Amino acid sequence: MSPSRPRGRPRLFDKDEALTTIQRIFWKNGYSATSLDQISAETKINRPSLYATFGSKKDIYIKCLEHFAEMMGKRTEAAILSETEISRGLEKVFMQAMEIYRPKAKSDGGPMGCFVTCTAPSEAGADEEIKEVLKMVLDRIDQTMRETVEAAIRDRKVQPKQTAEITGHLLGCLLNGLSLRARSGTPRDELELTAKAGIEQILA
Amino acid sequence: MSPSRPRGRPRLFDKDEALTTIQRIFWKNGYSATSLDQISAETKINRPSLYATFGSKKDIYIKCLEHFAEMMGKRTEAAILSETEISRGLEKVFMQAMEIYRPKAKSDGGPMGCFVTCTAPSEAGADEEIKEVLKMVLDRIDQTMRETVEAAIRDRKVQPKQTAEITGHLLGCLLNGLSLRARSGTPRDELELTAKAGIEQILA
DNA sequence: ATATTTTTATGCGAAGCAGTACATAAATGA
DNA sequence: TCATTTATGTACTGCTTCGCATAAAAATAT
Repeated sequence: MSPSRPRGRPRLFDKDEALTTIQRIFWKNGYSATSLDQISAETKINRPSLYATFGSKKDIYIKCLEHFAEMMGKRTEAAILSETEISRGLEKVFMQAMEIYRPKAKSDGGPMGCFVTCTAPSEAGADEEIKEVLKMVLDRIDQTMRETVEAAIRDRKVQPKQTAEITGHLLGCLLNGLSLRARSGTPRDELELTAKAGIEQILA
Repeated sequence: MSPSRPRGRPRLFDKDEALTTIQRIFWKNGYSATSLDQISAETKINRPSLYATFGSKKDIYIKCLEHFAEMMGKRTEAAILSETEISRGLEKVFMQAMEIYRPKAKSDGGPMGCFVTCTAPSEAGADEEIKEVLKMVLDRIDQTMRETVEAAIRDRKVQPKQTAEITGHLLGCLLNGLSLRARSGTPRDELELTAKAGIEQILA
C-alpha cells in the first residue's frame, strides 16, 4: 500500500507545514493586507510553485480557513469527549480556545483571536465565497455546542431554560465575542473569567 | 455668533455626508480591500481634497470607526432611557442593532454586520492603533451594558447571578456574536430570537 | 541513455496602489 | 482692483500587486 514515489521532481517543501505557516501570516495581517510576495518570502516557496500547489491567493486563504476550522473542530470534540460532566467539558473547550486566541507564554507578536472570525468577516461583505465559508464555520460551532447540550439533557445532567438549539447559538456567540476581545488585547484571565461565568449562566 | 464664512474657496461637499459614504464603502469591503481611488470615485471627491480634509487612508478609516461608534452609542443610550424595564430596554437596543446589522427592507447588497467588529479585527493584528480603537469600542459597549445592569439592580428590577461587570461582558459578547452571524447571512428572525433568549438568560 | 513528468527559478507585464507637486478656480480682505 | 487664502483638478512618481511565460533542474519510466 505504500504509495510509490510520484513521477516527476519531488517537492522541496511539506504541503501541510507550508499551509500552517501561511495560515499564521493571514491570521496576523488579514487577507487583503497579506501579499503573495510576503507569503513567498516567509515560506521560501516561489510564487509559481505556490500557485501550482495551492491555486490563487483566495484559494490559499480558503484552504487556510478550512485547515484552521478542522483543527479547532477536532480539538473541541476531543475536549468534550474527555469529560463526562458537560459544564467541565465546555469549560475545557473554552479554556483551550483561549490558549489559542491569547497564548500566555510567548506573547511575542503572534496572532491573537480566532483566525476565522477575526479575518474572514472583513472580506465576507464583498466576497460571496468567503461569506459562505464563514457561515459554515459559525454554523459548525453552534451545531457542536447544540449536540453537546442535547447529549447532556438526555443524560439529565442539565435542564437549560432555552432549547438546545438556542443554547448552542448562545454558547457560539460567547465564544465569538471572546475571540474579538482577545484580538483587541483583553488579558487572558479576564477572558477566562467571562468564559466560565458565561457557560454557567447559559446552561442554567 | 454665526460663524462668518471662512477665508478661501468653500468646499463643494459636505464633510459629514462624505464621511458617511466613505464609511459604507469600508463597511462593505473592509479596510485593506478598499482603495482611495474607489472612495474618490464614489464620493466624487478628488484624492488630494480627500487627503487635505481627512488625512491619510488610515486616518480616514479611524474617523469612520469613531463616527460609527458614536452613532451606535447615542442610539443605545436613547433606547435604554426610553424604557423603564431593563429587559425591555436591552431588547430595544438589540433589536435596533439587528436592524442596522441586517436591514429587513432593501436587502440589496448593502453592508451587513457591525462595521467595527467586522472590519477592524482584521487589521488589529498588525496595526496597534486600530487595535486600540477596537478595544475602546468593545470596552464602551460592555461599560454601557454594565451601567444599565447596575441601575436595574439598584432599582431592584433584576438580581443577576453574576456581577454587573461580568453581566455586561456577557451581553457585549452576545451582541458581537450576533454581528458576526449577521455578516455571514444568518436571517434576521433567527438573530432576533437568539437575542431575546440571550438577554433573558443572561439577566436571570 | 533517453524521453517524460513534475517542480523550481527567473523575471516579465499590465494594472493598481498611496501620496504629492503644480497649476487653476473661487471665495474673502483691503 | 488686487493680494491672500483655501479648495479643486490633472498628472505624475515610485512602488507593489497578482498572475503567468519560459527555461532549467530533478526525479521516474522505458
